[in-house]
Amino acid sequence: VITYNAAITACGRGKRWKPAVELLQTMRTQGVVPDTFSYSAAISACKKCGRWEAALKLLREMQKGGLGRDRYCLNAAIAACASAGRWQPAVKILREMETAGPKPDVFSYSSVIDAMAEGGKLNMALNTLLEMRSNPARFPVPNTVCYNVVLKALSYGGRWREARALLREVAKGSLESETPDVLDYLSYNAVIWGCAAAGEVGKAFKTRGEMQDCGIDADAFTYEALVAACGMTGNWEAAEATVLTMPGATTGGV
RNA sequence: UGUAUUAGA
Repeated sequence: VITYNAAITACGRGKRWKPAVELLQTMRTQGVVPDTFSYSAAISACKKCGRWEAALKLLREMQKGGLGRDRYCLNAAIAACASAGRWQPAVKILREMETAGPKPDVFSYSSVIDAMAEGGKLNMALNTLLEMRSNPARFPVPNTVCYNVVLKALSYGGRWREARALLREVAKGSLESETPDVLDYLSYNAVIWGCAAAGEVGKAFKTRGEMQDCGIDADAFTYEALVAACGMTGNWEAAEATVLTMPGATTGGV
C-alpha cells in the first residue's frame, strides 16, 4: 500500500491527476485496498490540475466505500475547490467538518479562506480571518498562510491600503507579544506588488523598508515589483538606483 | 506513504 501511495504522490507532484486516480483502481485489481493516505494524495493530485470535480468525486467514493474521511482528505478537497475558485463546495465541506467532525484545523481554514479569495469573495475571506482571530476558543489561531492568502487577495484586488494596514497591524502585534514572526517574505511581497501595481511607489518602498526591519530579505520578486513601480511612473533613475541596491548588482556587471 | 499560500509573463 505504501508503495502505491508513494506512486500516487509522485503523480501529483508531476501534475498528473489521471494516472493518480487510475492507480486507485489498479490497487484494487491487485487486491490492495486504498486507504486515507491514497485518497488524500489522489485528491491533492486533482487539485494541482484544477480538477475540483474529480476531487469531490473521490471524496464521495470514499464515503461510499465506508472508508472514514479524515482531515487530510477533507482538507485536500477544500484546497481543490480553492484552486478552482469554487468557494461554495469548499465552505460546505468546512461546515460539515464543524458540525460532524473531524474538527477543522488551520489547514482547513487557510484553504477555505483561499477558496473565498479565489472565488471573488474577498470580504468573506477577510471576515473569516478576523473571526478566527477574535475567537480563539472556537477557531485555530490564524497562521502565516491564512494571512498571506488574504494579503495577496487584497493586494492584487487593488485594496492595497487595507493590505498594508493588516500587514502593519500583524507586524506590530507580533512585536508586542514577542511571538515569532507570523509574516514572511510572501506576505511582504504581496503587499509590495499591490502598492506597485497601484502606482504607489512610495508605499511600495516603505513596505520594503518594513520588510527589512523585521529581518526578511528582499528577493528577486521584491525587486521586480519595485522596479516595475518606478517604471510605471517613468522614473527610470529610481528604477536603476533600485537595481543597483540588489546584492551582487555591482559585481554582475550592468 | 498523504492535506493549505509559494507569485502577476
